[in-house]
Amino acid sequence: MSRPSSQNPTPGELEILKIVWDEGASSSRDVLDQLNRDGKGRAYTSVASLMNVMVEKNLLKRKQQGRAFFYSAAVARQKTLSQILGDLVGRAFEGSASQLVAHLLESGKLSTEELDKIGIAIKEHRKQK
Amino acid sequence: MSRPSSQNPTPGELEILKIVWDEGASSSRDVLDQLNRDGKGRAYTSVASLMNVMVEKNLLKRKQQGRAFFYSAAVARQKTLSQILGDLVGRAFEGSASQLVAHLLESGKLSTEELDKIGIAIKEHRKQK
DNA sequence: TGACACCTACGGCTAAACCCGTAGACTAAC
DNA sequence: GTTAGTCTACGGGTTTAGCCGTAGGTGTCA
Repeated sequence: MSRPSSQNPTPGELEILKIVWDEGASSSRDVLDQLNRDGKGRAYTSVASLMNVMVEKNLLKRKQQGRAFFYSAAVARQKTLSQILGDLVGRAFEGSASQLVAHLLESGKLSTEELDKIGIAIKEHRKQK
Repeated sequence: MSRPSSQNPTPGELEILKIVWDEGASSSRDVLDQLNRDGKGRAYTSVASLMNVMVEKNLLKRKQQGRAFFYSAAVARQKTLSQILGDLVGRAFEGSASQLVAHLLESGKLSTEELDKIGIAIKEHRKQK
């Protein structure tokens, strides 16, 4: 038997999604430039072919615009991220989000600023309930 | 060029790690039984060979005990989980743990009980500082 | 009209992640 | 002793992820 395909975007796909979420509709050239600005040295065709795979997977939509295709996200940022998160919670933390947060706290890698922000986020969320 | 190997345990590897973390030193038979108890229907040799790969990757250690090998974890649970978490924070949340928590809250999938637990965990953590 | 740049389509390549089966050795039980 | 069971070692098979190159079309500019 073979490996089943993952529901979630792969790391490489997520990188591209983040760019089109931030920048809106982009050509593969745009995405390549953005990636290379971040220090990765990919070839044009690598990015273009990955993006076409993503169209087939319904992660991106594309429209011809002049000579080139312009790609935009076919999945919402919020939904995608919480899907990834949910997957991790299920796989690694027995489905318990509080366990995940506890690990985050105990990892000792959080700045006090980050801790404050987390506290505020929770307080805000409580209010809305 | 090829895909670089991931630093973190794969989903399949994590499943096995969780078992040996919980159960301590186990034979591949033990692990198989545990997996199948959870509803997966793997073959003995699938598990055994995956576990041997994990020894090569230094995720597990093994000792002969009678006729069979007994495997135990070569990596700490806490460390591994926060590594996985850190990877996700970096890849998906711009390195901001508070952003991750915010997404968790907004996903709307948390029970009030979970929310309470998170609040308590944070309060506890604050005290220790 | 060339020279050049850019785009897409297509296919190839490596390695990882899984999944297993078979062979051979050994043990325990009848 | 023979049979049945269990274990390891080894290798094979499939799919996915990720990386590219080449071919061929088209536009631009001197």
